[in-house]
Amino acid sequence: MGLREVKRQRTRRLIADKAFELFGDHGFGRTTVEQIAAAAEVGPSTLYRYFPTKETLVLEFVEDCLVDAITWYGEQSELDLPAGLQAVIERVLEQLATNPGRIQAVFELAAQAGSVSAHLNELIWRFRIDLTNELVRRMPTAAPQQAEFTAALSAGIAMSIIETVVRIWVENPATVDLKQLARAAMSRLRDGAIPLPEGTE
Amino acid sequence: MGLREVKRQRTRRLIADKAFELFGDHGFGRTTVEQIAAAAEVGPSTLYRYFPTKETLVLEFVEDCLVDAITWYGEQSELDLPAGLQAVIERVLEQLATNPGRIQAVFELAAQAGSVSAHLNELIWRFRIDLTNELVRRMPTAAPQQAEFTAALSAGIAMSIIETVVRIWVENPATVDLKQLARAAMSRLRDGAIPLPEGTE
DNA sequence: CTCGATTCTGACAGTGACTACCATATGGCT
DNA sequence: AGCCATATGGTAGTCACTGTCAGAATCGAG
Repeated sequence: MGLREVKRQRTRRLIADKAFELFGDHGFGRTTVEQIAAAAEVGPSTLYRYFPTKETLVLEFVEDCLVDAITWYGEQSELDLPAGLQAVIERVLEQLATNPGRIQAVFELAAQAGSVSAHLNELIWRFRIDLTNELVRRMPTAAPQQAEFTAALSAGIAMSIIETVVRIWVENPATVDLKQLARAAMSRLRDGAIPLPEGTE
Repeated sequence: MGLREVKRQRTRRLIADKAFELFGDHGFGRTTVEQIAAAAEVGPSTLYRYFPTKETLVLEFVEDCLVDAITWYGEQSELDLPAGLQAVIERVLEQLATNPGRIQAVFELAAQAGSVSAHLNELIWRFRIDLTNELVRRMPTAAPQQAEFTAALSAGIAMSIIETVVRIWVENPATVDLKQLARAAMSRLRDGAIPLPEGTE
């Protein structure tokens, strides 16, 4: 990695950090991109070259966590479906726990700015698609139509667990442990302690 | 309802219809709000009074469906949780099936415009919160902390079913029946035919 | 029907996110 | 040192969206 790349990373990080600082001080809506660029001592054009939208500034870390988890899962081949699902869930949570402050901040910003929330939900949705595809890849090819359907539901449930656990954790960060919470969710789901739709014909 | 209200409804509908027409012809991104206003023969200010954002033009119908379902569920008191979940799911699908063309168009636009997709996911997320609250309201007050957790998971699963079913239906609208698909999803979930995360401690 | 109050409308001016483009500057390589 | 590729910052422009305001349409009361 040459000097060029080093500088790139430094600038990128500087911009994101300044952004969070300003967003934290004045709110997402009351901070302009120009202000962020000025604080990071770059031109607005440069900022846009690194972060295509204002929301990306906030959400890049979350996206990285999700991408990492999917990539990682794609490389695991010995896990069966249930074990794999548990593993991905925990991988995502581990990645997020890497920087709890950021996550906290992200959810605060999502609560105050609709567009951030919307883009966050979009990210989550894309992760769900990726996970679905990954699951399909691991399913018996006998029933292709069935597979996609089943995989989509499994992925949806996995995503629900992650979201629920994270949101609860965000609300009282000190008192709960992410992974522990997730395991509780999973085992209660398996025990039938979670009400499911009836499904009568 | 006076003449005023009648006119309001007419204008509102006219704007939305023209919007879909233009979006369909030229795409979401290549249609400006001014063009829509002009096509509906109103000033841009008027358009914004009816629809706060460009995305609202596309998503209002979906939002109405979801709001209707939640409101309806809020009025049902005799259903237990599993039956209630099934009922809400089916209510949403019924509402959507009211206007299949619109749904089709909405998903096409969501596929081509990131912001539409983001706002759609945001809508879905808000529905999930409402459903969670409604479920909590119906749960024994003995374990309040547990209740929110359980409800969030149930709501997440219900939402997953709706999303999965609708997306599959959008891809091949002719061949499948929405409600039938949903019932299949539900019963397979209950039968344990859907892989769940392992949940070992 | 008329008048006064209320609400709806369209125009204008302005902000800010984002794009396209270009001249300049900087790091990488021979 | 000198050439090439890339990174940067500035300018000009588009478009979504906001706030304000005067005038028009609607409604309700007398």
